[in-house]
Amino acid sequence: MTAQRRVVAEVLDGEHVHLTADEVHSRAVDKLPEISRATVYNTLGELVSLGEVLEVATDKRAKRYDPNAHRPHHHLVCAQCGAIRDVHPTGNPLADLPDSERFGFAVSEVEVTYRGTCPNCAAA
Amino acid sequence: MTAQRRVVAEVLDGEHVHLTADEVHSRAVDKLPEISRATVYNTLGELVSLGEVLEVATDKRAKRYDPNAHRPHHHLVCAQCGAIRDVHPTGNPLADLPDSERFGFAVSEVEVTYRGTCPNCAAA
DNA sequence: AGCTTGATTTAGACATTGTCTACTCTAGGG
DNA sequence: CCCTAGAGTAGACAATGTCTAAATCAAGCT
Ligand SMILES: [Mn+2]
Ligand SMILES: [Mn+2]
Ligand SMILES: [Zn+2]
Ligand SMILES: [Zn+2]
Repeated sequence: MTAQRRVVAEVLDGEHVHLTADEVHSRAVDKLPEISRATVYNTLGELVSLGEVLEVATDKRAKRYDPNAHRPHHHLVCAQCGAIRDVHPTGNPLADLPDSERFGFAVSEVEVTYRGTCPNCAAA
Repeated sequence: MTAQRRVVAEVLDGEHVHLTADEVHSRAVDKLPEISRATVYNTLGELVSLGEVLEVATDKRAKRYDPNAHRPHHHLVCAQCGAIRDVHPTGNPLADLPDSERFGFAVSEVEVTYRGTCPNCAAA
């Protein structure tokens, strides 16, 4: 555990955290000015390999890094401002995919992304 | 309707078509060698604005362009080879998101991505 | 403490994907 | 036939991500 890894872990701590690599880097620099972009990317990659952090693709640009890897969940995204909340829908979407719609695939995972407008953006 | 736009439309014709912009460009060049990357991006952007084509983010790299914009559907993706099929699950995932999990958002849309292994990759 | 060694970090080159701008080309109206 | 507006083009630029070579560091050994 080096200072660099500790700082990345600190930046990723919390609820509803879904930062891009550059956002992680920028916040890490605030705490440890000499940390490099490459180290942030390397550390994020290691955390993903270890299963401690998830990559999510809720926007169509940069990957986002999600420390909430141990409680399965889905995402609710504001189409205006990009705010992201973790959500726990009821029901199992896997059960909603009939065999006739599986094309012979062995299906193991589902990602659900809800989109809408957050209260802030609705007020504005 | 110019030759360039016709070629982009031809490339995007068919079922289960989910090409990246560069794949569209590369196939367009086979039919019309002088077509430029910028024109492909411009045309794809226009088709998306018109609602004729959807952008999907099934992989975490490039956006994919989906001409099946008129029949709502979701996607089944092979984690090995990236093959993508259109699927039509039963049930309405919107109904599975209770009010207590909406955080005051006005939710209007859901994307569901199933992941697994396609028959080809399972055989290999 | 000083040395050795392997792992970690760093800077920056490079790659991929996407956007933008200035210029050229072309089709169609006068 | 000209003029013009829209369309297309080449290439610069931007954003995101990957890779490599060199510097640095930490840990064990003497
Ligand atoms: Mn999350
Ligand atoms: Mn599709
Ligand atoms: Zn918002
Ligand atoms: Zn496959």
